[in-house]
Amino acid sequence: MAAQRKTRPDALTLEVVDLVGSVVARYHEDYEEAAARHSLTGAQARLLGLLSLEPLPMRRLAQKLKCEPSNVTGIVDRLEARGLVERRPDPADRRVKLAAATDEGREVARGLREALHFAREPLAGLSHEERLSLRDLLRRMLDEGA
Amino acid sequence: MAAQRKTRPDALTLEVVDLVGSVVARYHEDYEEAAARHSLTGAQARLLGLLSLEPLPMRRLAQKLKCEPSNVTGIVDRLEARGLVERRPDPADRRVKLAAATDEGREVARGLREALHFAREPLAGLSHEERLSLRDLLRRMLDEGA
DNA sequence: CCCGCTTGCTTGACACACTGAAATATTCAG
DNA sequence: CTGAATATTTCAGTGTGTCAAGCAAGCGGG
Repeated sequence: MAAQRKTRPDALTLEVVDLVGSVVARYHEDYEEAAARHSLTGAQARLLGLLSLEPLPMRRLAQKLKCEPSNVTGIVDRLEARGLVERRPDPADRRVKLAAATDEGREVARGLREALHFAREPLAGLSHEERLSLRDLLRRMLDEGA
Repeated sequence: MAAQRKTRPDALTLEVVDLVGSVVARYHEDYEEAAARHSLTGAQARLLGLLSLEPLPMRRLAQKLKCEPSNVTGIVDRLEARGLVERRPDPADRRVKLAAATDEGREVARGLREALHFAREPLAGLSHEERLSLRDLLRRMLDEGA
C-alpha cells in the first residue's frame, strides 16, 4: 500500500500535510470562538456536545475526551454550576454518576452545533461531486492511519 | 457555487463535517503525543517550530500563535530554561526582544517535525492522484472559507 | 529639547485544563 | 465476609491563557 515508509516524503505530501494543518487550525479557531460566544470553553463545549446526545458516566466521558477522570469532575462541576448539566445516580451501580444535559444544556448545545455548521462550512463552496470525493479521501485517510 | 446558505445542510455535508472533525481530533492527538515524547507541551512545540525557521520578536510570535503577548513571555521563559530558545536584543529597536531557537532547539524541532510526518501520514495510503485531488479540495476549502 | 503618546515586553492576579496520587464508596469474586 | 477491583472525588502542582498595570524605548510636535 504505502509507496514509502521511512523515506523522505515528496513535496506534494508535504504540501498536503501543511494544508491539513491549516484546516485543523481554522477548525479549532472556529470551534473555540463558537464556544466563547456561549461563554463556554472548548473543553466545556465538547463535553456538553457529548451529553446532548445521551447521559454518560464520568468514566465514559473521560474516555471519550481522552483525559483523566479527575479532570472531567471539574469540567462537569462548572457546567453544573451554570445549570447546563446535572449529575444523576446510576440505578444499576451506585458507584457511578451519570452526567446528563439539562433542557437548557441541550438548547445551548443545539445553538453551538448550528454555529459550528456555519463555521465549518467552507464546504459550501464545493460541488456535490467534490464533497463526495472529499468524503472518500478523508475516510481512506482515517482508515489507513491506524 | 454554494447550493445552500442558511438552509439545512444535507446528509453528505454533515458526514464530511464529521470526518473533518475526526481528522482534526486525530491530528491533535498525534501532535500532542509527538510533543510529549520530547517533553514539550503542544504550545511549546508550536512556538519552537516557528522559531526553528527564523528568529521572531515576541510580538510577532503572539500574532502567529493568536494569543496575548503576555502569554508568549511564559512559554518562551520555559523553553529558555530548557536551553532550547534564547532572547536577543533587536539591534534596530531596543524595545523588542528577538526569540531565537538555539542549536539544540533546532535539533529538537527537527525531530519533532519528523515524528509529525510519520504521525500525519495516513496520507501514505493514498495514491499520487488521490493526494493531488485532496490537495485541490483542501485548497478550495481554505480559500472559500474566508 | 522635552513632553506626551505610542509601542514592545514583562509582571501579577486570576480562571481553566490537565495530571498524578491519595481518599472514599461500592461492587464483586472467592 | 474479606480483599481486590472499580467509579468518583479531592488535592497539589504545572501549563496555558486573559486582562490590567507597569516600565522602557521610540517618536512627533511644540
